[in-house]
Amino acid sequence: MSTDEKILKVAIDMIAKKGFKGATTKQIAEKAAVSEMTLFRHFPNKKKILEAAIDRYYYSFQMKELFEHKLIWDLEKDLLMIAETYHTIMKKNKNVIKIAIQEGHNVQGLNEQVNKHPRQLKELLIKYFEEMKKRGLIIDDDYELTAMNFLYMSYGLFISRSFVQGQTITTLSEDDVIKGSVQVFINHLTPNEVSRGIH
Amino acid sequence: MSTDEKILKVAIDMIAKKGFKGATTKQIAEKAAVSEMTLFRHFPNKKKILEAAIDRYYYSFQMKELFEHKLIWDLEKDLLMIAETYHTIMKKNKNVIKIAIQEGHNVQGLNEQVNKHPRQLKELLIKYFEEMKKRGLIIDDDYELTAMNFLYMSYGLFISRSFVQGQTITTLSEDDVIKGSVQVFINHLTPNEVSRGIH
DNA sequence: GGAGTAAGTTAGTGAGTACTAACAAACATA
DNA sequence: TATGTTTGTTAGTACTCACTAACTTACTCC
Repeated sequence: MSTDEKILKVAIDMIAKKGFKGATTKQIAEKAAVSEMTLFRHFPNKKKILEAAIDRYYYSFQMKELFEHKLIWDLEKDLLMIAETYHTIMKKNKNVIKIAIQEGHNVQGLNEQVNKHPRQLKELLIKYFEEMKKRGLIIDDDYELTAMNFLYMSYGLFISRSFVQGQTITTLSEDDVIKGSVQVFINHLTPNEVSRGIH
Repeated sequence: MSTDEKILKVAIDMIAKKGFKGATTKQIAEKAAVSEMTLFRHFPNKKKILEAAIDRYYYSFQMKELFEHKLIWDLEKDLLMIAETYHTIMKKNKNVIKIAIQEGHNVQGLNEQVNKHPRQLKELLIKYFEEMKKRGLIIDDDYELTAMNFLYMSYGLFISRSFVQGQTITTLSEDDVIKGSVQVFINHLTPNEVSRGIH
């Protein structure tokens, strides 16, 4: 791992954990096993370290391409796949998302950046629902509303598991909760007893 | 407003916004319109200010008492009322919740404190569902799972609206989203077409 | 009016923090 | 061997921050 990368890796972790002010350049250098001087030789100042770290550790995905060939028009399997993909993306970007929550107003464009995935996902879900409707596989509904609720549900789970420590609220596993959430939406979107009695 | 209260009010707002390190005693004093000296005459140190502020501005509720006489065993109305109450509580405690997310590990017992409401609400929901089942008004289900998903949905909505700034993801109003989320769970929990066709 | 209390003012201390200057050591490459 | 590049070390600067000491001012209650 190059010196740059060592520094950025430690920086993103530490800033996510302690905040921008709380993570000192001395500590970052120490934990990255370089001298503080080296750190400032690689980056002009602390702020630029954060910006470079976000740049390096924010993984961007194009939902459309990501899902294009994976949707099989089976509500349960598709929603499950979407939810799981959502969590994979969010976890990859966990540190940047945490930083956006606590430092968003201090970093130009960070909030916009972090909102891109949810927005894309919302659009994808709406289009997916519309197509499913066309195929007669789900009922008519306010798809934006349903998409948002699906997202909020996933988001709540993600935040709760990632950022709220201490005694947990439930012992249910993440996988079980995701599966459960998908079931809720299946029952909501599926006409009559087609899906009833499964659980 | 007493001097103590002026200080604590500004402190909780500013620490929630800028983090513990980011909010300086000088700024707090300034915004509270007292001298910094006065601030230290009222509180021995900065940490104690935060602790006192949390103490003062964390509103604790007993779910059981809160809901005892309000439940009318109509799934839609009850869930709506529960969701709305949830949001009212969370908003009241918004600052403390934000601080818990970013400073939880630095304040003894804060995470536990903040988790109390969700845990209580989970238990309440489970009991509510069980009673509704007894009355033959909802189907059999994994009620803990359903309760958690209802909570995660509400939590996601709350966090998204409260802490994530920047261009919004949807233009739907909070009320509409809440109503929508309740509909999702009604369709999930209600046997067959009883509730179908409403929306 | 006098005593007690809360607040302001000013000046300062000591510690930490971002960041720099200057020089030396290690290493790779030609 | 010579040279350029990267890193470490040491010492230091300028600044901010939490927190204090000492004195003064304003207000209240008797």
